[in-house]
Amino acid sequence: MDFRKIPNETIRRLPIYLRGLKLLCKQGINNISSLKLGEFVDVNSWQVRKDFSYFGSFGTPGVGYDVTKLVRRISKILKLDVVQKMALVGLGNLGSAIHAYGGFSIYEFEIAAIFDIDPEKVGTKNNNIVVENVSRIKLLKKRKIDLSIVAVPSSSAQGVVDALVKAGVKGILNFAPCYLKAPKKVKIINIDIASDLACLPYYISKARG
Amino acid sequence: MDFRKIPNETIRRLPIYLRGLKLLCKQGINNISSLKLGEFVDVNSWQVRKDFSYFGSFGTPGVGYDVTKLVRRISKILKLDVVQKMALVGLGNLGSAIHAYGGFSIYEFEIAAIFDIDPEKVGTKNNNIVVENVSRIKLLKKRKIDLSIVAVPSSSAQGVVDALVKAGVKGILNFAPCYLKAPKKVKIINIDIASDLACLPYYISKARG
DNA sequence: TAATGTGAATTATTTCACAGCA
DNA sequence: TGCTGTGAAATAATTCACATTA
Repeated sequence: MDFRKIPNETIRRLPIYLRGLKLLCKQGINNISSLKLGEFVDVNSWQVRKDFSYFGSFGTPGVGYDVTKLVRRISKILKLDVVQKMALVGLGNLGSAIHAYGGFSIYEFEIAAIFDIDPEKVGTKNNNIVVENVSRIKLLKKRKIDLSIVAVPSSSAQGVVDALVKAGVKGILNFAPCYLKAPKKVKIINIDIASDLACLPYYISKARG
Repeated sequence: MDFRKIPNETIRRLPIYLRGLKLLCKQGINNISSLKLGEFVDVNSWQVRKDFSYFGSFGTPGVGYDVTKLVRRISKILKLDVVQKMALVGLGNLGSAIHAYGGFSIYEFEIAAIFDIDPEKVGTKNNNIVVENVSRIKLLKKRKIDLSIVAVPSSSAQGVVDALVKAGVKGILNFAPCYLKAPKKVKIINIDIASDLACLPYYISKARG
């Protein structure tokens, strides 16, 4: 066990391991070595072992890791051992795609509320969830939802974040391509699709020349 | 000027600077200091200067940076000074959202081809682009398109990537939450929405306790 | 004077190599 | 014997501090 600060990069890899392990579990694989798991998710075996070592001893020397046990331990570390309710703000193209996206369920996330500003959308049902006006974001505290996905245009993103912060939201996954101010206690993770894409031509020109 | 290897993180920040600078340009701001630019995009001023220094001298001591000049230089570094044509594979929820997303245009990207496997979609027009069957991916080489966005389910992602690689595609932005094999010369950037989200509960529990 | 550009110091992360255990 | 767990070494990235320049 290692009580030094846990690297951010290690945290970022834990969900990758978790997904891989859940898949292996479904395939009926009960035991796996760091080498095999690493191959499965494209991480070096020593990186896998080092990552796990920050949280204690997970495996058995000479044998490997018990897949089910590992799933449980990583889920616990990431607080994904209980269903995490989220609010989705913005039901445009991207918001709708996110709502329809099935990839969140393996981590026990559940979209429990949807907000939009468009009166045409407010009141309609989507996957059994009634779309609410953004003015109702302030009620999130009472509903014990402290995670939110922001899928609104850049121009309205800061306003939405301010409302979410006021409503006691502690974690935000932001898709708007802009910097958002929030108190330090609120964790914002930005997904900036266009900027990620914008790196590609640089790398492929390197490969060519 | 510094001929050491340019950090990956520097490359990842260049599109952020570029977007900020283009916005400032529109606001009629012609000159900016590393401090102000940094505040605008949430990067430290010394980080801004260090990032630029890898590519030479961009500014004027005591004065700052010429915004237009900087836009041109960063665009050139990232190879975004010419329109980059892309193919989009997968016109499901996410693919449609990506197609409708306006955020790519500031970087001069253009979706020039769309592929799907669904016969209902093939042949329909989307934003003036006719959806083609995935079997036609192999023709991309002739059409000089060497960038692609993959927005298909994990189960078909590797097959699509294999086809793209065969067609001479050099860069891929992948949304499928899985590891994809490809030759080293092909650059794959993965956007793993669910895994990014899966880190949030860990961080917010830290903030609480 | 006000800001850039950059070596040097610090911090973070990855990689290695191997002791130790089942 | 085979694989884990982990200090130590190597590498990468960030931060600092300041000489330099318009």
